[in-house]
Amino acid sequence: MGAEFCIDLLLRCRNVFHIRQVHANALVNGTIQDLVVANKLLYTYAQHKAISDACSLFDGLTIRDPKTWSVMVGGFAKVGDHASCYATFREVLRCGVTPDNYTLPFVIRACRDRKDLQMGCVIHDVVLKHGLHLDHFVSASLVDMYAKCMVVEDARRLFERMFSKDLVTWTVMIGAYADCNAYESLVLFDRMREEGFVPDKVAMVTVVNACAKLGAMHRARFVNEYIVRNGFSLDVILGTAMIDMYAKCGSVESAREVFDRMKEKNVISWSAMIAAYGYHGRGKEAIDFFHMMLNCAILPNRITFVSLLHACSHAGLIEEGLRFFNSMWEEHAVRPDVKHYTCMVDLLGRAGKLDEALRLIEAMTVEKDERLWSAMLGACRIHGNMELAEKAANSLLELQPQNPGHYVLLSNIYAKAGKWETVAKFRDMMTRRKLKKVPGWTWIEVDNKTYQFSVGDRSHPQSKEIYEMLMILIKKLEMAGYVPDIDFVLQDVEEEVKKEMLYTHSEKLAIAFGLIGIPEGEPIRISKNLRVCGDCHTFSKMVSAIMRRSIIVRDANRFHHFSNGTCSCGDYW
DNA sequence: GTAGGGTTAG
Repeated sequence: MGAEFCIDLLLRCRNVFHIRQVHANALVNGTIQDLVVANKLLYTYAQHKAISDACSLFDGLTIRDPKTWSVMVGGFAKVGDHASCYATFREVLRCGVTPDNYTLPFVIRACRDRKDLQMGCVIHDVVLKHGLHLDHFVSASLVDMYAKCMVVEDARRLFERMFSKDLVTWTVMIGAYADCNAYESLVLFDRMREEGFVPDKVAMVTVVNACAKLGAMHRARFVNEYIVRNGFSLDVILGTAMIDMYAKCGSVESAREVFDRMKEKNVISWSAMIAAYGYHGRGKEAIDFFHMMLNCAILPNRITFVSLLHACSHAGLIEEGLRFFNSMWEEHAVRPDVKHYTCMVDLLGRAGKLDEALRLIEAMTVEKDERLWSAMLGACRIHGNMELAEKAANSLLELQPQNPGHYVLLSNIYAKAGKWETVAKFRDMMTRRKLKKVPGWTWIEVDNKTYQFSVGDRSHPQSKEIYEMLMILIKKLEMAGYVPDIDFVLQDVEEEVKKEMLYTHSEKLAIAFGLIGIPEGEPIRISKNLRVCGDCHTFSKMVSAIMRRSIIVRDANRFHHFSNGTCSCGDYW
């Protein structure tokens, strides 16, 4: 068997068994001595994720060239064995082999998958040292790595410096902004098309995802039209992304339409739809959907259960939630992890069953994280249980002493209880630890335009009218006998605390924006960024009562529909 | 032989 014939056979291998046969023949007739053959064998093993076969072949090789090394580095990255990927790359450097433009993207991909920015920067130095930053694939991988490590501006700088951008790099950059800022990803999508790039399906999925993250319904409809007009078929990934987009933009009906149109559906599509009902407080429908899914012989996974439990929690379906939680391991072989416990703490906590929630936390054997304690703290806040709030808060600060958000939340809880000395203590602690809360920001869609703003913002051309309207609104609220919590809090606090508390005004601003240009009968739609400090719920309820307008608030992926002072989403606060 | 896509907990 000659080398050429051997390579031809490898090209036609359909499984690991076939590759092993070719490998055995190559050993018998000595073709394995040909490095081209050995490399091709290694590569084929790696393609089939047969990394242990690749390893034993690699270990037995007496000669290796740069390609041999790159295939191994890539093979480890492909199967997610990042430690071996790093180790092999270090070996490359140690042996004095010059890393090439094939090897580097693999190592950079490993850094990306581990979100290992530190290692990513080290590799970037290696890239520069060897002058490989001009290589298209290397630089595209670096952009992606920086983006996924959440240092988007670094990714952007690199992206802007690239000589030739292609569809892939544009897509990476659009996706990068989808995770952090907001409208920039859609701006980039427009710019990409202006520069003559025709988006493919992967690019469209990325844009759909960006609309979902932004909750931008106007853009969502546009993107949907674009997809239809350009004849993109609704495969399982694009379809699922669109379900999620419509759900997060506030229309569970449109999400369901997409779901019904999809020919192929898998556990991810079903879970996305269950989550969609959950955000919207439609717990019963989420449960019905879960049963439909089981009837279609689709096996639920961890995420399905997170979505389902969240749906129960959000709709106050306590019995059902407990039943699903208890059945997940016994009936569906899905072991509860910290996320499922967090849902349960939220479910029990909101219902006032704080002791039960605490017992659950104490009994759990999986590692506790800050979001679990945040759920507990949130429940304590609703029910005014200071004793348990302190316990939750201490665990929270122990886990994340550097997170300014926790200090702010805590001082707000103490402020509400009138414990000003403790408020001051936490403020001092923040100052001493040099922690500063990043101001929150909010956005809103009015008449198909999007406005983004933060506290004290005067960038809007109608800013003067908005502030006037805001004052009228506050006066109306006062006259109607409503005193927003924040104003009560502001009475006796120090200047610095007052400043922090004023973040909540962004919510008032959102409402003021909403009052301009929305036709009668149309709901006022507010998307609220997760990081905005404060609670928009009380305020929205009051405004909807006074203005006799319905309001939809999106708050951390939950939707709250208010009408005449009542929150109809089923959530109870 | 190298790069980009979907679901989840406060």
